[in-house]
Amino acid sequence: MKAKITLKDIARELEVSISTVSKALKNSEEISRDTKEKVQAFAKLYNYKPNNIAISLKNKRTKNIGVVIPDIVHHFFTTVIRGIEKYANARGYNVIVCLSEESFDKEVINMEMLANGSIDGFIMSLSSETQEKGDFNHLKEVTEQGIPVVLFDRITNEVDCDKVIIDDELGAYMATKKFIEQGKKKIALITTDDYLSVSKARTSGYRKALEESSLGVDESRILKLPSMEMDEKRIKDFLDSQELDAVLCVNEIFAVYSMGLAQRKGLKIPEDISFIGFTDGLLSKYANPSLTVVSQHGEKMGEVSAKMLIDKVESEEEEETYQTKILEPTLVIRDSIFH
Amino acid sequence: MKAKITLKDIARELEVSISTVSKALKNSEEISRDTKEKVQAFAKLYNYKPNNIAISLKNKRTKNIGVVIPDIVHHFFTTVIRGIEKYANARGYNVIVCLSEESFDKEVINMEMLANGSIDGFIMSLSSETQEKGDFNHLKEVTEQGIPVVLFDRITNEVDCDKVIIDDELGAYMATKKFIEQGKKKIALITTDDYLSVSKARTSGYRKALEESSLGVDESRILKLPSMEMDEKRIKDFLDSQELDAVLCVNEIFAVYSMGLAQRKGLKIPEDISFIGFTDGLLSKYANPSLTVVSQHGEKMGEVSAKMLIDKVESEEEEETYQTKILEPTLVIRDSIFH
DNA sequence: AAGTACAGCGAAAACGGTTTCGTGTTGATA
DNA sequence: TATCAACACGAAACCGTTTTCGCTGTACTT
Repeated sequence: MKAKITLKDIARELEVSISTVSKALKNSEEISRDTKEKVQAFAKLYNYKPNNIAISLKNKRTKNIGVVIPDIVHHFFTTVIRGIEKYANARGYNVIVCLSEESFDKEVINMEMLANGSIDGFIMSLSSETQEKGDFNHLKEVTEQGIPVVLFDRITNEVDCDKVIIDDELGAYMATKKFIEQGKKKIALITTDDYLSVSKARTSGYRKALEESSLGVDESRILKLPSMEMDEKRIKDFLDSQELDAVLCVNEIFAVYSMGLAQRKGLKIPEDISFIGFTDGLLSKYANPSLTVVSQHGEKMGEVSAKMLIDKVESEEEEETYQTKILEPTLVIRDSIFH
Repeated sequence: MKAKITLKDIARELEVSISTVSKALKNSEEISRDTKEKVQAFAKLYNYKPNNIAISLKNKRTKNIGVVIPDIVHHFFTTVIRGIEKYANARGYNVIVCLSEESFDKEVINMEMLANGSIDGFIMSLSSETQEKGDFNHLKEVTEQGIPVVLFDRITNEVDCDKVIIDDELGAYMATKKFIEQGKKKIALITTDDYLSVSKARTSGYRKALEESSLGVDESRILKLPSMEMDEKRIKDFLDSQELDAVLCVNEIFAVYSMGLAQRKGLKIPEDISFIGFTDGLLSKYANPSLTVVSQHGEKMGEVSAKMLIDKVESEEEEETYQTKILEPTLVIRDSIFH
């Protein structure tokens, strides 16, 4: 086991000072050609690599980004992480992932763990419990300490920071309008309670499209589940309780599950009933029939978030100006609707 | 913006030395009741939290784990991360995730980035390129430096370290046997080239089950794709080229896609043709029909890996003894086969 | 009165770097 | 010959902790 070599080791071996070694390795003008060559050769030979921790302590920069998300098994968050990771890595940053598992307490604990020097900034999507509680003090504390935060997807307006979202209202509006254009009359919405910022916006887009049409909103056609967790019984009861010819769901799991129920009842998709979901995941692509979705462009969202964060981290000025980027959703047409 | 407070700040305010503050906060016997109370009260008031980086530098322990995996969008890896994250967090560790994207170079670069002090140990699954090349020097270097490594799922025997796998051969054997028991005769396998350790083992289990039966292996019923990437054309051509009554696939995507093709040909599942895949993801659960799979217990695998790694990191002894844990796969029976 | 014990605290080194600010040597210049 | 700039390097501070060791003062012992 050959331990890591340090500047001190090189200095001792070559009988020069630590400062000289440090400068030589950085190709400083101050050091003679001769010495530089000697030091660099030695460093290469022993595979010297500076200790990141020491550099972090000195620079007060860790080159780590903290990502705190509710869940990692949902395809959307996975793609966001991938986007963040790719972009961050290209700029020399590492990504520390923490899962809040939709719990307020875990979100707080995770942030506290990371906020004491481990990271240069946060990229987060709020846990449902946090959005429900409306308590954002942990975020405020962090921003007050000067640690930059970028909120994506599940955001709040009560915290001053950069934000990245897709236009969820528009997405739902587009989807609902598509149904209407295709002659669907009884259009349902399976969503979650309004405390989730995204669900609220999507519900609003759904309403808007219906209100603009001659159809109007029928409240009994809206199912609000308490969370994004699958609740097979409630969805089944809801779909069994009435006749529908189109269903919009706030995620792909609800949609694919609903399609299965419809098929078991002998309904033809999309003729008898059409479906559109949110999130363009594997499930949508490989479902049978494949599911039309409102794509949230998770990877793009991750990239944009990472760019905003790193730009802020590396900017010298302490401008307290925050922006909210709104990405456009797109409808990915597949076999669960006419086309 | 109130910046973080340090020991030095407290010392200055309270007119004591830094050492005294440090000790007082740790409730050292050395410090008088009075002073301790004063210091602790002050620290609490100003919400003092020790700087992780400084502590890392001092202790040569970061409480960070580096996880390097080929991909994050595959359900299996996602669940493993979740298992790692949960367990590691409970023991006070953070998880730094890096994606190799199946590239040897990225794997090397990521490891190098992390190996210079950022982490206490690695949990990894090899990229396909690494397994194909058979070059494991980056792993060897790291272990030689005394950094513990745990390899999971995609492993190699050329590196001395702890390993966690499921019994892939057994999993494929169980699945194939199930087909045979259900009277299937023409059983195909869709897999990848043997350089992927898991595919090799699975192919071997498939062969074993067939050889044990009266059926025997028909090489034309084995499709070896170059990677885990979806190749719709080759799968379609393969399935179109012959008559089959059962298909085992090394992942759920291949299986679900294949089911779709069969259905479009008018075949009934599972009567005319049955399917089993690997990986118990959302896709399997919500596919139509739902897919029977060999579950790899990703979350468990993550937990076990994290436990092995952290135990090693925290153990004092430098015992160079490594173990390989083999988890049992289980067959999750769903509608794509008889039951 | 001298010695001892101990409580309570601070100085300083250490972790591994970076960076500022000298300082001694050399050769050229006036 | 005295002056000076340039060159090449080292000492030391610093980032924020922890920890060892030594010092001071008080109280107690004999």
